[in-house]
Amino acid sequence: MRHAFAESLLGKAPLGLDDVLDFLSVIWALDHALQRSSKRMEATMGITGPQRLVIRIVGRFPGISAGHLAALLHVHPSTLTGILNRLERNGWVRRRSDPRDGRRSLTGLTDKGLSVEIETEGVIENAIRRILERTPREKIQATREVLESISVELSKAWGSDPSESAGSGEEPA
Amino acid sequence: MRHAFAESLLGKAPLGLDDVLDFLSVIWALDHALQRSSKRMEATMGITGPQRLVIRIVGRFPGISAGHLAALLHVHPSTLTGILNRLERNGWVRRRSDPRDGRRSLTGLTDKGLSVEIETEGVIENAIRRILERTPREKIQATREVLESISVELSKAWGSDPSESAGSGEEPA
DNA sequence: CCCATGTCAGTATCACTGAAATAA
DNA sequence: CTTATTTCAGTGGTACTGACATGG
Repeated sequence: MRHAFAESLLGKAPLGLDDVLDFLSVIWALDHALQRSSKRMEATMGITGPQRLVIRIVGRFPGISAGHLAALLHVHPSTLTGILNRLERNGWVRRRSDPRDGRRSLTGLTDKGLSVEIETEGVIENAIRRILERTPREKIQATREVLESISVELSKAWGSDPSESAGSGEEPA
Repeated sequence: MRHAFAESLLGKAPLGLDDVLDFLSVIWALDHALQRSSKRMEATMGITGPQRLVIRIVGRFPGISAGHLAALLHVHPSTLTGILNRLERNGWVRRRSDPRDGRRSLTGLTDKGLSVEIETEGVIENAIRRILERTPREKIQATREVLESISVELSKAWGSDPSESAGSGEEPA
């Protein structure tokens, strides 16, 4: 349970790497693994991890607005613009403006995007599924709680989410 | 406990978002929180999360080689080159070539880099510390195991780590 | 006029691939 | 000559800030 990265280098547990740094390296390792998988997905199936998540969410909430999407993903609206541009350019989604509020941009899946919704799972989703299948519920629950705590703690340091908008009562669907 | 992102939008638990997608969103949320913190650190203290992690590791293993560092971080050597270039440009680390093996580049901290080592904790480290302090050991342990499983599972899909090198017996210190 | 929504321009890090330079 | 180590060039995605256009 200790000093994972030092062990991988020296093959033994050395020095007094404190627990914070040790746990931190586990988290960054996960982060790197995610980035790598995302990059690989882009090369093999033409879609990144975040892009696929957006497609899945749009599948659940057809016609969702950009602001709502940004809030769900906890990203800045301008970041979402970039992601949606790439998704639209490659034909996964289609945007139109809200007839009832011209400022809003509503996003829906194209046929190509729908096919992804149904189709075989993405690499990352498969990995998660395998983990969930073989791990006791309590353990997953504990993990979820810790991860959410970390996210909250990280966000608390400076203001809240990057997207402080889209708070209206309008349901996306 | 379920459908975290849908709840945040609608204020109630709707639809049948499957567990995989739900857990996935928790993981991406953590990822985003990390990226955001890293960005913020860059603005306020002139150093990103990964950069700080590199400084901490170099602090533990003075004179570590680039290959070893890349292996510890699970990144491609060329990725590390970029990180080290930025660290060196801003005066955190210094590189010199190994007198015993001219191919190797050894990295050490400058005085400025050492000060970070001692000095107050980075934002991310503080967040982790607070979580570790208030969470039972078993729960942290469970989290660590699950996270490591995910990293392994993600890496298994395609070959192993990006850095398949630096495997020699030479200790970095 | 003021606020909300979304996009655009500009900038930076990270991460890769593939090629090249240098040394063992 | 072959292999190992690292860097470099080029590409692309994510994420921000700050400005802007447009609509309510």
